[in-house]
This record gives sequence, structure tokens and C-alpha cells, in this order.
Amino acid sequence: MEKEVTIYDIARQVRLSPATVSRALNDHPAISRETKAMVTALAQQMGYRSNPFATNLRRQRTNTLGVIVPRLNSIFLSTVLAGMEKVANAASYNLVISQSLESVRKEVANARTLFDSRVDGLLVSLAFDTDTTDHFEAFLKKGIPLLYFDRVPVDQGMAATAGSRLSAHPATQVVIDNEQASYEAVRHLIEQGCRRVLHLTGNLRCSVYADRLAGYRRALAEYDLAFEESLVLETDLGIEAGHQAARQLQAMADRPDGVFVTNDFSAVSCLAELKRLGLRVPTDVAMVGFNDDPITQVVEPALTTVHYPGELMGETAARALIDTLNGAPSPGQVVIPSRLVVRGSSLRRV
Amino acid sequence: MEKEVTIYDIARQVRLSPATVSRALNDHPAISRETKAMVTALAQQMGYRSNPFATNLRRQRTNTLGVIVPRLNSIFLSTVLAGMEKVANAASYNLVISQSLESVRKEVANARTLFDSRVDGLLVSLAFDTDTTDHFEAFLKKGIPLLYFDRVPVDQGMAATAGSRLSAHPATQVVIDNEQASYEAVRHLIEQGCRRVLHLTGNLRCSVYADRLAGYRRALAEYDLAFEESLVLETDLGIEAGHQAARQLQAMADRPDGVFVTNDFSAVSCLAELKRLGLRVPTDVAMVGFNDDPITQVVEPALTTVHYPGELMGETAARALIDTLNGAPSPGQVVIPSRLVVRGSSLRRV
DNA sequence: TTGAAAGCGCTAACAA
DNA sequence: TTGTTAGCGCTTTCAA
Repeated sequence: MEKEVTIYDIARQVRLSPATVSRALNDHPAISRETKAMVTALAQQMGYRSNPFATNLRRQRTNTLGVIVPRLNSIFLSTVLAGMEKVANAASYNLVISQSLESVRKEVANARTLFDSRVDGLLVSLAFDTDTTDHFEAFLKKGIPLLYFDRVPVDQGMAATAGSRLSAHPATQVVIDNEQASYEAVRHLIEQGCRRVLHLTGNLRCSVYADRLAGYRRALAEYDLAFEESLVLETDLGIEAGHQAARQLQAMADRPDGVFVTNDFSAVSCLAELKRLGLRVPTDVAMVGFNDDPITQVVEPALTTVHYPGELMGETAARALIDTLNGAPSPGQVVIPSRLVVRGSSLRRV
Repeated sequence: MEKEVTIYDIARQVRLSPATVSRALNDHPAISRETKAMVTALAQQMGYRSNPFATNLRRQRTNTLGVIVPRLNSIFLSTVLAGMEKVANAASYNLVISQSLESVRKEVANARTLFDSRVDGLLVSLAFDTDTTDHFEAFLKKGIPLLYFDRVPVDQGMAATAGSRLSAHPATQVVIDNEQASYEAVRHLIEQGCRRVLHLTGNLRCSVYADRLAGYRRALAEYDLAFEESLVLETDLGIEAGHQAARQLQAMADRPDGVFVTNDFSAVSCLAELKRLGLRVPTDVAMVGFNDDPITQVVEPALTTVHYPGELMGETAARALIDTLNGAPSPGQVVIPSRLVVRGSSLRRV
């Protein structure tokens, strides 16, 4: 374990003060070309590496962004993270990632940890059961920029803020227009001839699912179709939820002829079970999923779904946060485009 | 932006020295109960939070583990990361995660960044085309523990070290026995009556794929089946690779009756294409995948695969690294159990 | 263009 | 059981 080289060591060698070395290394304008060249070369040669703790201690910033996601092992979230990492890395920020495992308790703890480790900014997608943002107040109080992405606080969902462009809450948010995307998905099913559309979804306290339900209702209303409480299945969107939904659907007296699932994985498992039960997709039941998970393209029939650009969302969120850190004003709410991708599972009219 | 509370502020209030406050806060044995209680209470009340940079600068450690993975948006890797995060978090370590995007160049850059940010330890799964570990030498030289998981340096794969329990390289590694897992998968196909088994795999310079090929060969040899170069397809294991493999298989003169794919996603896309081409699975072609991705259970027929416990691997790796940091000797090579999960895609004899 | 000096907040050896 | 003191490595104000 060798001794670390410091700017003092370099200073001694070049017979300059540590201050000058520091300036030279930081490309300070007041330092002469030659000095800079000399110092840089020597630093390189001596294997110098700056000590970020000393720097951070001095500068009072960390060049680190905190991230809290519900889970790491989801293809959507890891794609978002990949986008964030790309942008953060390019701007020489590190990402400290933690997962709430869909529990507010853990989310609160994570927030606390990240606050204590003094991240320069925070990127958050909320847990299933988070219904308050009190645990993020500390960041706002300290002026640490906070950005919500995808699952934002409920009172900030698209449906809630529609009409009032500005949210009272000072945090930036990056979302897709879940209400509209859902509306289009359901409208598509109706246009394919569906009259009873089952809606298999997640926790409705979550902004994304609440907004999607709103879009579902809007589409029904527009086509004068009655909204039925019993056609909305609130589940954990797991593999089992899909199977069960299929069985429920089949058992219904007035059998639905369309299913809109807010998650591809669940949709695919529902589709598989429907086929097993002898129902034809899309003939008997047309289906639309959500996310455009790669899985949609390997099932038979391929699943119609809402394309949801995870990587772009991650990039956008990271970029927005870093911009804020650099003094730009908060962009408020950024809406990432999404679109319906029509495939075999919903195409009935040829 | 309020002023931060420091131990000096607390010290002033309780009329003690900063050193005592520091000790009290760190639960130092030499400090009296009452003092501790008093200090802790006041700290809490004043909204004190320790400054990790000062601490790190002083202690010369960061309580941070670096992670380099090929990609973030893979269900397997994000599951591994989830496991790591859980363990690290519990031991109050932060994870700084970066992705190499399967490129050595980026991997080298990431290693450099993490080295400079002085992580206490490093967890690495190598990129596709990494064939040297020179860029990690700096860590070893500085005595920073290094642990490889899943994709380890080639000269350290199971096949290479079989027999010689100890590797010359000082880095710990956490892997599954790819050679054995692959052997069992192929043996299973053979026992189901397959005589020509196509092997769709990834970059053979990667330890995992090289080892799996070795297992494939061993199984063939054991049953006196000839090894044919042309039956090994080295691809990027993407969705297209699966499709293409299916088409190639169909076009072969002496058509293979089994396929062993080293990745479920690719396997599933191959399966879908085989069905499209009119081949029956498992009757005409029996299939086995690798990873036990949830996707395997929603396809028809369900895919036989090698269960590969990502979360456990992540937990084990993080724990091993942290143990090393706490002075435990390196466990050398840790082998995580894996097992063949037989499902419909390979079951021919009833 | 460069240097001196102070200080960021904390910990630990040594002393009491 | 507590205090004194020095210093981790860096940046920055002020002065030259």
C-alpha cells in the first residue's frame, strides 16, 4: 500500500507552492502555460490523483447524484438507470443508487442515507405505497434539487395537473403522459370492435396507474361505453396476476372482449393463460400491454403495447437535474413522448 | 440554504470538546453513558449530520463499493445488483454503479474513475471483449480488494482452474459452475433423445461462454456424439440471433433435433421462430435455455432452463468483498449453486 | 503570475 | 473519562 501523492509532493519537486500546483491542475487562467504544462506532466508521471474528499470538503459539493427506485431488477427501471448513468457519467457525476423495494419505510431510510451522504441532487421514482413526500422535505429545505421521474407524487400526476401547468411543489418531474397513452390504447381496442374492456392494473395510489385509469375512463366515455368497477382489476402486476385475470375473464357472465394491461409482463402471462383456456387472441379477446418490453415481440401473437422510452427518460431526468445544478431554472414538468405500437394481439379488422 | 451544524456547534452547547462529541457520536467505549445520551439528543435536536468528506478524509476510506457491469438493463444483472445493494446497504456501504456497455474502452475508463474516487473495493463483471485485466492492476497495487463475479477473466474460468483449486490471481471471484451446468443441460437433451444439438452462444472469449462450450463438449463426448464446429453459433445473443439460428437450423441438411441456448431471451426468440417455421417444440426440436428469466414461464411450451440465482450471486459477492474489507482472508473462488429446471420445451419421453 | 495562510469537519495519538 | 493538538489534502482570499 504505497503512499498517495499529494499536491505538496508535486509542489516540492517543481519548487512552487501547493496553491500554484492546485491552480495549474485546475487549469486556472492566472497560471502560465509553462507552469501548467510542467505541473501536469509531473503529476502524471508521479501517479498523482486528486483526493475527492479534500476537494469536496473544501468545495462543499460531492459530484454525486442519488437515485431511489422501487426496484433494480425490472427491465424498465434498469433501462432508465442505464440512461441516467450515461448522462451522469459524461458530466462526471457519480450515481449512488438505492432501491426502496416498493416500501415507504425503506424509501424513507434511503432518502435519509442519501441526504446524509450529501448528494448534490436526487432522482426519485416512488414506491407503491408512498403517499407523502415529507421524507424529501429535507432536500428542498437545503436547496438540494429533487426530481421525480415516472412514479411521481399523486397530486402531481398528469391528470391532477392537467390545466394547471405549474405544480405548487418545487420539484421537477419527468414523466410520460400516462393518461393520454392509456386513452389511446383503450381507444384502439374500441376501434377494433371491443365493447367490454378489462383493465388489469397496479396500485391505484401510484400516479402512473391512477392516470392510466383516468385515460381508460376517458376513452370509454368518449365512445359511450359504461364504466364498470368490476372490470378494473387492481393487482401487483406479477405473473400470477396475469393468470388469475385470464381465469376471471373467462368466468365472467358477460365476457370482456378486450384487455388493457398496464404492464407487459403481466399482459404476456395473461395472454398465455387465455390461450391455455382456449380463448383466441385477438379474435375472442384483443389485448394491449404497456412498456414495450422486448418480451412482447417473442410471444404469439406479438403484443400491442405502449412504447415507453426508458433510456430517454433516464437521460432526460439526469440531464435536467444536472442543468438545475448548473444554475438553470427547473423545467417543471417534462413529458416524454410515448406511442402505441400496434401488433398482432389487438388487430382484428384486416 | 442553512448553515450546517458541526460537532463544534454541539461541543459549544454542551461545553465539551469536539473530540468528546465525536467520540460520543461514534459510540466510543470510553465515553460515559450520560455524555453520550446528552450529545446524541442535542445532535438530533440541532439537526446535525456528520460530514462524510471530513470523515473520509480523515479515515482514508469511503464506505463506498464500486461496481462495473456490462449493462444495467438486463434482468439478470439488475437482479444481481439488487442483491448487492441489499447487502451493501445493510452494512452501510454505498454502491457506485457504472456500466461498460460491453466495451473494454469504457470499462477501462470506469475503472479509472472508480479508482480516482477511491472506492474501498470493486465488484466487476467483465465486458464481452475484455481480454486483459491490466486496468485493474492499480487496485491490487493499492491493496484495494477486487472481486469478479459471473464473467471473470478467462484464465480464471471454471474450466481453466478445474483441478487447481487456487488461482494465481489474487482477486476473489463469485461464479456458477458454467461448465457443469452446461454439461447437465446438454446431457438432459441427449437423454431426451437428441442426437444433434445446436449450441447458440455468446462471445467465446467470455469465461461463461467458454466454460459452457466446454460443458457442451463434455456431454457430447460422454455419449459418443461427434462435436461439430458448425453446430456452434457464436452470436450477440440478441433477439435477431435467435431468429436467425432458427432459420439456419431449419435449413440444415442433417437437421438438429435439439438446441441449447446460453441465454433465455435468445432462446425464446429462437423458439418463437421455430414455431413460425412449422417445427414443433419439443417434438421436432427440444430446447434448453440459460438463466431462468421469468420470460421462460410465459411462453408455450415453457422453456427448460438453467436456474441461475442472480440475487444470491449479488449478495454473496457483496458480502465476500465486505468481509475482505473487514480483514477476512479472500475466499478465493466461490461457486454459487445452479440447477437445471425442466419444463415443456425439452420433455419428450412421457 | 505566484505565495502564505487559513480553514473545510472530523478523528486519533497523546496527555491529563 | 475527557481535552489538546495536529493533520487528512485541497481551495481560496488576500497580499505580493
